Amino acid sequence: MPNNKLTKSEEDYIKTIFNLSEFGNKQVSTNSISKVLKIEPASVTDMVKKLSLKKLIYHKKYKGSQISKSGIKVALQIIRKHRLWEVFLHEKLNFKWDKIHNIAEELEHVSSSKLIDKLDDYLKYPKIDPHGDPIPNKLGVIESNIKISLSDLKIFESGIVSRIIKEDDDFFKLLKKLNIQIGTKIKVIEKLEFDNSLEIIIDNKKLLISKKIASNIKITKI
Amino acid sequence: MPNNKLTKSEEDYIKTIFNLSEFGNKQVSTNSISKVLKIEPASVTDMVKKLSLKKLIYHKKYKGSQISKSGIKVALQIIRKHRLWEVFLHEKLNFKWDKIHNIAEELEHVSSSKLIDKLDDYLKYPKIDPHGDPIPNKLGVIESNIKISLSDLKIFESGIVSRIIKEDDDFFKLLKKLNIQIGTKIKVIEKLEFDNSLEIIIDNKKLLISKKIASNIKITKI
DNA sequence: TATTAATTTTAGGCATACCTAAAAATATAA
DNA sequence: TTATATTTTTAGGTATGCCTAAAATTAATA
Repeated sequence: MPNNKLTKSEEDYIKTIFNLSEFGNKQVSTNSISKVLKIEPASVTDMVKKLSLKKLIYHKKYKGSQISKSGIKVALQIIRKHRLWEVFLHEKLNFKWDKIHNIAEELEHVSSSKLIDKLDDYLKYPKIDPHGDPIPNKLGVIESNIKISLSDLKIFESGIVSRIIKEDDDFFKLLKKLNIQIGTKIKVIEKLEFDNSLEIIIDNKKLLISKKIASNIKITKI
Repeated sequence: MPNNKLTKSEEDYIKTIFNLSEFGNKQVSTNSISKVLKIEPASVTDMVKKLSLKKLIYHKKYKGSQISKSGIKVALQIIRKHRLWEVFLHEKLNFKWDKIHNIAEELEHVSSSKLIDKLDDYLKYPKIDPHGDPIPNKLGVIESNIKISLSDLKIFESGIVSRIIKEDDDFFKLLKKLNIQIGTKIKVIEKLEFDNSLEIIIDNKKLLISKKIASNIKITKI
């Protein structure tokens, strides 16, 4: 159990390792952390050792890192903060949904847990953030909901966009151009053998999107 | 004009130097900064040199520091953030007024100025924070004749009596006996825990007045 | 399987922002 | 006005969190 307050850097690493680990199940490579955080692998090794000493992750030389129980607990609290602030920015301050991520990156490191609980109450305990991501509650519990990747949808099936996986400004812009956002209804009408692209219908208009784009969009089947 | 984003530490120093300088007029000693920030004088000297290079303050060896025009500008923006967050914490999240300061100390360092302008709008452009301190606007301008209740004045702050709320002969008589009238200068030197009475100074004479009396007197902070 | 490529770690450095101890400058008091 | 006290600065050191370059290990390929 982590007694000491973590630094902003440590929190960023824990969040990243958690996100890459698929709920703590996968080993995470030093290189993958390096790429996400845009920090050189050598520096990642340093930090990974430090987090290992604090028992937030397990790390074996050359074998990657695995997040621990207490690491997951920490990560979920950071994610909770991030997503609650996103709700606040979007709903109360009227920020567009594609502008909130970077500001929330800063706000998530404000330490007071009393603050975040009061914010949660003020926002009436939202279950998902403006990107459709679920918000862990005070205890770190995430309410499960059935979402699948758009790329896993079969031909002639439809769904509602419920979550954008890749949190990246460029990707957000691309989606905006394609008129895809949380809540958008999408129907798949063709899956191309050649490169696994999907032909989809949005607002009665046909368009083609790559497998990569589709796999970064989670939908709720309808 | 400061191009580069300042660190949290730099911001803390600038804010402190501004607060100690009485609106930029006074030289600020290294020791006084040291005491406020609880950082050793030697370390203060280091930082003061750095801020001097950035033209946020003027510093002459052994002679103290004076905040510059651009330093004042920076300080006012930090103070604006701090006080707007205090309003938010108090009014929206229902924090007690004595719990908000420490949280606002963290929030004031969140960089986005777009965020603070939207927050300002959301809070309907408040003029004072929950402690009665004036909030600089977007341009750093503090509205000078903000009237607050004498009971909201903080210890060691001063004001000029500008309005008597209770229009009642007995109350007027009482004020006359206390030598309080429109234009009287009052300084608060103590706030009693026990019954919220105020010890004040008028014409170099100390006297004690009840919370009820104080809350019926509006003053202009000086 | 041997060689090459990629990943990861070690080693040594750097900037920030702090520290202590001692020297320098200034202020105070006898 | 000299001695003492206080303030401020300099000099050298530390932890954090990053860096580059090179070495160690693991993975891929010929």
